[in-house]
Amino acid sequence: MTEPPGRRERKKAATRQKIADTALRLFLDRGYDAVGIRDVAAEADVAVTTLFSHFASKEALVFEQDDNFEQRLTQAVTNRAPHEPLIPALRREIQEMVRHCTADGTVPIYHMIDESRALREYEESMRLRHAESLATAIAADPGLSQTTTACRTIARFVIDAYSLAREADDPQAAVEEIFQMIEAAWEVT
Amino acid sequence: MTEPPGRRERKKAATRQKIADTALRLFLDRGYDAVGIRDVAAEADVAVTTLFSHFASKEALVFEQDDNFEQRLTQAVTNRAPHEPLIPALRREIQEMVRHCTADGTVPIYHMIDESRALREYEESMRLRHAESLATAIAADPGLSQTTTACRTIARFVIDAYSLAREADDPQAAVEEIFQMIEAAWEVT
DNA sequence: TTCTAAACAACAACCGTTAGTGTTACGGTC
DNA sequence: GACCGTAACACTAACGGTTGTTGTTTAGAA
Repeated sequence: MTEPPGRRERKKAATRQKIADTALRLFLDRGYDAVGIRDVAAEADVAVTTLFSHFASKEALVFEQDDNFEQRLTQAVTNRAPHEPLIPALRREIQEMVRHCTADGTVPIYHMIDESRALREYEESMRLRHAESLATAIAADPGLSQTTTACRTIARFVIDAYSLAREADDPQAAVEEIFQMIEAAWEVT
Repeated sequence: MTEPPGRRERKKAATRQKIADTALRLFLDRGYDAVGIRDVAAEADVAVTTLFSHFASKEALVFEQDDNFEQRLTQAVTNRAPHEPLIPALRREIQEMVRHCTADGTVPIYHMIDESRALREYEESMRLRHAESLATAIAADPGLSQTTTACRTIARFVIDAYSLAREADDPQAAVEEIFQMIEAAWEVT
């Protein structure tokens, strides 16, 4: 995975990386809203259309690595130990994610996200997609027999836990508190 | 409230109404994405800048009357009968709202919203604001003594209930099902 | 009446995004 | 090694939402 053959793909990946790095640097430097797409393209020495062939939108430049968020959640469901209850597995994963994005070094990025209205909305709509995937994964678990609505509800709640905890004074404690509520909600189904 | 003195304010309100009506008509007619701001302004016989002095964005044209959504939720909390439990009051209100937006005559608008990505995202970010207001209202209730996190969590869950139920096959039943989960979540706090 | 502030209009511009049109350079094939 | 298909990239120009600027009208207050 660290050795992709083919000069072409390496060049492509390099271009993509250069764009992402340049964008993040400029954004953190001057502020997300103060930096235009044309600025990023010029600084990365690519055409605007090239930039958009690598990233679907300006916001996507920021959430570049965050694509595994979705995977991690669904895998927390599908790859959990046999007979391990659902909610604790999800709680562990969310706890981990919250810890990561409140860790040193990552903070400035999330601070920038909270600053910009556009980024907050983009992240939220990303979360909705993640919730749908998670709901599907939960519904597909053969050991569970909840209704579709219940699965989708719990998935939403779990996603909520992440975003609420991130904004709380003590994120770790907030995750615990919210997951107690989620646990209770899950048990009545 | 139906008799605002001052010709000026009446004219202003009339202009605003005319813009909103024209916009909704064009949107339902040709589709939201197929109608541009300039089209709406021309058809309503106002300048583009005038339109934007009345509405903050294109999406806001669609959610014109929906501003009472927020009020209704907070009032369901603050104006409920003494000693009436919180969750059933909210359940009733959400049930009512879901019934309203799945009723004949209102359906086309919500259908249009579901069609457009921009509108869906806008509505979702509106919901986040509503959740914050609701959380504040819940936290302000002297009869309750939950933590801030718990209040914000429940508020989110209630908002989730609304959007999840609207997408369900049987919206009314979905509200009941989700609120059983919310009730359980609330009781552990 | 006269003054003031708000509503409104016209124009131009900015920004994110996309379409259209080529040009280059890599990868596989003979 | 010559050849071809294709994917990456560039350039221009535009579109649609939004904002700033500037100036004009008009309603209410003095």
